[in-house]
Order: sequence, then C-alpha cells, then structure tokens
Amino acid sequence: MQAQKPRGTADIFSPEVERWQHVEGVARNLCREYNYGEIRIPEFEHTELFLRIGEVTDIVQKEMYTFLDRGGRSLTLRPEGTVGVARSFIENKLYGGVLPVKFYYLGPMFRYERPQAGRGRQFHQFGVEVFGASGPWADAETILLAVDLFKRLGLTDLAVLLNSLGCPDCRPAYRQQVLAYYQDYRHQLCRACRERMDRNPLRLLDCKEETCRSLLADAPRATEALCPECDSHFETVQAFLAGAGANSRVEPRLVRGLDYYTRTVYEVVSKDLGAQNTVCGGGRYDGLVEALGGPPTPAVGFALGLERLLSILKTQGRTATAGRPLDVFVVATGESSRKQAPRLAQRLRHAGYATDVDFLDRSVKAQMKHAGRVGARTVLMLGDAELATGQVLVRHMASGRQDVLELGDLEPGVAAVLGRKDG
RNA sequence: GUGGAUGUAGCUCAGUGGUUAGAGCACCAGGUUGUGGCCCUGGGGGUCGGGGGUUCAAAUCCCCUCAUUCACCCCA
Repeated sequence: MQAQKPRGTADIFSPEVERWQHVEGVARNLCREYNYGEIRIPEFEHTELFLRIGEVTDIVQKEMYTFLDRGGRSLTLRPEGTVGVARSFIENKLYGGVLPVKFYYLGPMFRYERPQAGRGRQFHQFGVEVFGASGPWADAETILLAVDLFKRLGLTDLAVLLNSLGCPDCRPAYRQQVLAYYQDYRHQLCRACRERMDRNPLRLLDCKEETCRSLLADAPRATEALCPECDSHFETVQAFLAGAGANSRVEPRLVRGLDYYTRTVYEVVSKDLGAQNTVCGGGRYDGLVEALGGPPTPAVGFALGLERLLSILKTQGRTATAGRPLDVFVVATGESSRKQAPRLAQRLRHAGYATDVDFLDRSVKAQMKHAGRVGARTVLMLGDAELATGQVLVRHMASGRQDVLELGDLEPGVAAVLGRKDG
C-alpha cells in the first residue's frame, strides 16, 4: 500500500461530495434566514488557547494534534470551533460593536482518537455561536435552527435532549450533592466512575455500566438544584421551544464534555447512528469569553457533526441527489471534426451547457459508450461530411432520436432537444 | 490507550498446505471501417496489506507490523 491516507481521514468525491454540497447549501441558506453570518477562522491556533479552557476534558488532555512550527511556536489543529470563534470575537473587539453577533461556521476539526462509526481524526462541523445575548430566547433560537436544519433535510426520529447545569453560583452545590450521593456507593461503582469522582463528578451521571445506571434513579437532579435565576431561565427556554412546536425532553443525566458550559446544555441524538449517537451538541457558555481575556459576555451555540448527519441521511434513505447532469457530450467522427470538437464544446459551455468532449482520440463507438456511461443527456456528433455543409447531428440519448442542426443555430437547437421530454 | 472482527484484480468475493491464484461486475478492443445501453468473442490488470518464521511446498499454519472496521474511554 503506497498511496495511503492518514488514519481517520477520508477522501470525498463524486456521488458523495454532492451530498455534502447539498447539506452545506441547506445550512448556509438556513443561516441566512436566521441572520447568522459566516465566520472563517484559522484551522490551527496557539496551543495555549485550547489549554486555557477545558483542562479536564480528554479532548484537551490527550486528543490534540499539537506541533511546533519552524519558529518554535506550539500550534494545535483546532479540535472544535467555539474557542476559536470566541478568540476572534475578543481579538477583533466585536464586543464593542453591535450586539448580539450571530455567527456560523463550517469546516474541519481534528482530534487524535481511535476511529469508529461516526468518528474520525479529521471530521467536519457546522456550528453557530451567539455572543452578547443572555436571555433564554438565544438558547432556544439555536436549538430551533438545528431542528429546522434536520427538518429541511427530511430527517425524522431525532430527539432533542435538554438539561441545565446551573451557573457558578448554584453548580458547586449541586456538584457536592452528586459527590455526596455517590460517595455512599463508591464500592459499587465501576473503575471509570471511581476516577470520575475525582476528575469530573457530573460525569458519574452519564455512565453506561448497569450498576452505575441503577444508582442514577435516586441521584440528585440538576434541574432541582438550580438557583431561582437559572431555574427561571431554563423554564423559559423550554416554554419557547414548546411554543415553537419543537419537541424536547429534559434529560437529567445530560452532561456536556467541555467544561465552559453554563446553564442550558442540549444534544440532538439519533438511533440511526452507532454508539456515537449525538449528531448535535451545544449549550450556553457565559464564562468562556471572560476566561479567554475578554469582557464578561454571555454566549450560546452548538456544533453539529456533518459526517454523522450524512450518515443519518443515508440510513434514512434521504440520499437522492441530482448528481452531475451533463447536458452535452461532443463526439467527433472524422479527421477535421476532431479539430472542431473542442471548439464546439467551448461554444456550448459559454452558452451555459455542461459539456464534455473526448480527449483520447477514441473510436466513435468508444466515444458514444463513454457518453452513455457518464450520463450525457445529448451527444453532438460532428462528421466531416456534415461539417462541410455547416451541419451537425444531435442525438437525444434517452430516446435515440437524432436531429440535424445548422452550426449557426447550434445553441437554440440544443436547447430544444434538451427541453423535449420525450426527445 | 484497551478489546474483538477483517485485509486475495478497480469493486464484491471464492479459494483453509500441493501445477502458471479464480469468478461476477467494471475497464479496453473486436463482432458493427460514422452511433451508447442488450448480446457474443478476445484482452489488459494480482508485491494474495507488509516483514519474518515453520515446511520439500504457504493466499492457506505461527509471530510481528500496518490498515480497515466495530466497541470501550471520550465526544460532533
């Protein structure tokens, strides 16, 4: 195996890439309707930026693609989008401008992990971020945008899970409650959970082990430990969602991995994925901008995995794409017509027709066969005899019908053949 | 980082110790000297993932390695 892509990466082309373009197009259009503007930020940042947040998450701990550049700087391929967008918000002093600002991004992320279904080392996310809005409508709007995207792509059987992690005022107390609760059952917990007690107690709620799960029922619930402000915020988010007709479910064991989240957290999950069943994850992160050296700025957003989204589309059979329709294939049959073929192809291209032409000096039969294989709707046949009298043949491939066209009248003639339903 | 499954032609796979490793599809050419799809005939194409070992003999058995894939951890 000589030519071999790096582990966990993918080559995307022909029929697949059209599906990507479709999804991206729908997302961009939706963002226009919701008035989110695109932001394009670097695909690598100073390693320091990622280290300043999320010290306890695995993604920072052991999954970063970090390298030294030739100037000795430590740089890291972005493992997610939010931190970079927040950095840009601060660096460009957007907090001094018109607020709120609403961004979306679309692009590759990098994490050093063992690949599995729905997980690669380079993967792609569509995400949105809102800065400068603390009210619950902002939370709800991002969720509605995601739900609309799925709806517009024709996806079904998705569930929106909601939870609130509280704020710096009420979360520590809840964290203690969880810790205290599990302390009594420490000997029953799985090994991973015993580590979680020290590293990230809230993660205890999310364990998949049977015995740990059985403890969950009586565990303290985040939503019952919220301070009055957080509680009212969360209630209002839910009311907005319900009012907009979006189904969602409060899931007390939902705990997001990145530790800059505050208050609202949410996920969209699908049973049409493998073990990695989250297609979209987001929430509010009111502390992030300040943690990165900016002024206190509330923010909320989500990231959505495009590979996972495409995977659901595939299993739900929503993969119909137009492909790449080729209007005309130019076939040359003689000495002088072979010289004319590329010129006619150019003429048709400039008239707006997707047009291709043989490069390989193949036989007429081979050219015809090729035209059929690539799905050309029509073939323009150039013969020396017809060219001498200023004519060409146009063949409608589906019906086999052929017409004679005057060279001077080429474009309208092709248009007529393409427009005819039955040829 | 841990565990399981799988690597044979471009693709899907057969071949589990014994001649020059096969099939279907795809590709190319001819049958049809200027006409695709269907049919017929022929052709090109293989370091059997890589390396080492056992054996008279290895695609086949053993070890290592790389890759793919699924799961854990964690996450989109």
